[in-house]
Amino acid sequence: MTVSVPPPTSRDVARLAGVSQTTVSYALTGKGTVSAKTREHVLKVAASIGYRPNLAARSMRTRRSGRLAVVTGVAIDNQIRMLTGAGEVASGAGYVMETHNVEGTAEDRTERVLELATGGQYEGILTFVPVLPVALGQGESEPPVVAATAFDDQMRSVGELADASLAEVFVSTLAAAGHRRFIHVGGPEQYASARARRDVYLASVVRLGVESLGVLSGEWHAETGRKAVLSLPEDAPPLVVVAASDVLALGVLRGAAERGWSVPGDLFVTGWDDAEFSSYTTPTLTTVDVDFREAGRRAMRELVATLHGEPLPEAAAPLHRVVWRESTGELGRG
Amino acid sequence: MTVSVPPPTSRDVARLAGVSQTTVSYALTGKGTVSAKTREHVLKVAASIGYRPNLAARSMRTRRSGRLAVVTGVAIDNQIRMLTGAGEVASGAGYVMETHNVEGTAEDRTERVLELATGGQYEGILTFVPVLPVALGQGESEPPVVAATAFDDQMRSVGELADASLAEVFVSTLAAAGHRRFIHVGGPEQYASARARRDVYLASVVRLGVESLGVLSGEWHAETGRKAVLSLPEDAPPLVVVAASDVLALGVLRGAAERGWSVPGDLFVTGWDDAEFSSYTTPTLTTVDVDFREAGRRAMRELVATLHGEPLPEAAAPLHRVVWRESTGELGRG
DNA sequence: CTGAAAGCGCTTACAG
DNA sequence: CTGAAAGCGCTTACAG
Repeated sequence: MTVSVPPPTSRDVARLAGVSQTTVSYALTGKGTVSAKTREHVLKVAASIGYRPNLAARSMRTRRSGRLAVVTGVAIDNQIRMLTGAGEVASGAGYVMETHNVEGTAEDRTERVLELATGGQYEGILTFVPVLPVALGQGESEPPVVAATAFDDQMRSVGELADASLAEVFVSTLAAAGHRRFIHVGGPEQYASARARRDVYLASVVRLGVESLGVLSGEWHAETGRKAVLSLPEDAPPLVVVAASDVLALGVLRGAAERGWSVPGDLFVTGWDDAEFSSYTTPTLTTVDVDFREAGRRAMRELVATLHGEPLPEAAAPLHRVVWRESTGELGRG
Repeated sequence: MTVSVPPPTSRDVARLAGVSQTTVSYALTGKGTVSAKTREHVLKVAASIGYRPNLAARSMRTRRSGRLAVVTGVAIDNQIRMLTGAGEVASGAGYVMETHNVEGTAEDRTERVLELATGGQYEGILTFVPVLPVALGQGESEPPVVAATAFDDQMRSVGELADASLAEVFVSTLAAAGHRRFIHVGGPEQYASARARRDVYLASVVRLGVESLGVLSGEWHAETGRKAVLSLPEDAPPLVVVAASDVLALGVLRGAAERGWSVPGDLFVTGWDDAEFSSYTTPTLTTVDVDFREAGRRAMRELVATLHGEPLPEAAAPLHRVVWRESTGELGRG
């Protein structure tokens, strides 16, 4: 083991430069008044010993750290996209954003957020995961904690991100094109997004008076979609399969291939998410693009607005958009 | 705007409890000696006003924060997997891990790492992106900065993760099964991983004396694979396509479908990465599984070992593994 | 068992 | 233009 030497402090710089700590601080921060000559000398000495200010000490004194924390859960693709958007806004506003991944119960997460809020190192906190009300400043807390709850206890999408109204567009457009038989392949019951897509599907088939073979649900895994198709009766086609995700839809395509059913033709398939692979499968997948990145931007804008004492920005464009591709045939395209 | 009230300090607790700040500290940290009665009283008062210690102040005094920083680039899937592995090891060792995403030049990144290292809030720093040597403690620095450079300037895999030796297994196994004509669909030249896979491919076809139609490279996008297939002469099949990634291979499958070529049969395809979709395309994709998560674990183990003054752990199992699937036909399976 | 005092590394009125 | 001193919120020898 080598001996570890403590990093130099502003006091060290002062001693070596033959000036006071005050002067060092003034020279370095550009505040106060220092003669050009003194400042230059101090800067040179500081550089020569590799001095760098201890940010924790500085922020303890100034109560400004320029750092914001984002709390989220296990890193999955959707959350990454939100983080990217949040990061854009944070650095645009001059802040450094740090990410904390938390796990455990609501109590664990709340504890962690409180720790961050009172730890004295962040100017604001944005949480993507739900926490108990005690962690949410009632507007008077310092620093502010903004909850942009995009994911629930189990990191499942909730809120606007779980909006499923576009499922109705799939059903009504395809019904208008003459399709008469539908089925839904859904995600796990516990997911707000899975329930919402299923509910909108069910309401739509009833409203439009088309036949529904029902709902087949399972894990968010391609195997669920594949198994669903394999379980269909031989005379099921022609059939529209409204899947709750692109991964599920991918499994549906696979199941269709295994049964020798053509898509489009025997089956017509829709997904959800606009995954990277969805524009290159054969056939390409009709889906819904969900703008998680924009959702992240909006959340961070809210935190920054709170910090600046500005009014909260209004949400603008919708986060969802239908993308028509080959898996639903020509109808609805263009 | 509501008035923001500063959070209570240990001094506030002391005043309210009618004891000294010292006693508050002892009661809260469990250090020192306090009578059970006093401690209970202090704890009650602290809880009643919602007191929480300022962690920045504490760590400034104790020089222990229990926090580790990981520096990485734009969050992409591979890095997420490494972060997951690193996080497992960090919390297993009792640390809180925070993530910093940095962008910009080597100088920018180095600056950021130095800031983190000297900022006084982390006990150790692990960087997945390359930084200038000045940021890497020469063993005597405090806190330690460990470089587990998994990605280069442009967030491209390097080092062990860019190992491509298994590309040889694809070529030799398929050659042994009677295949005589090959082609490589590669990623961008600037990527160490793309160059490595291409080089191993080229060396393998020469060594085995099979025909190679050459190398077609482009962006890491499915379109590159699709275009490559569309550009082939009509009499190219039967042909083995060794693609440098699953996304590229997906494009190859798409291109084959557009030309009416069967896979396997006319084309035999291999990918790289074992993407989520690769086991559900038609045909499923033969590929290489790369264990980014384990790479993250190893990197964090190195940092923790450094902190504890323990010898660095030896790397064990290889990070790469071939997965044979339908796209290469029956040969090589099982 | 308890408390007064010093100090972690900074910044910032306030004097000179 | 420069410096001595106080203080941000904690912890920890050291006395009592």
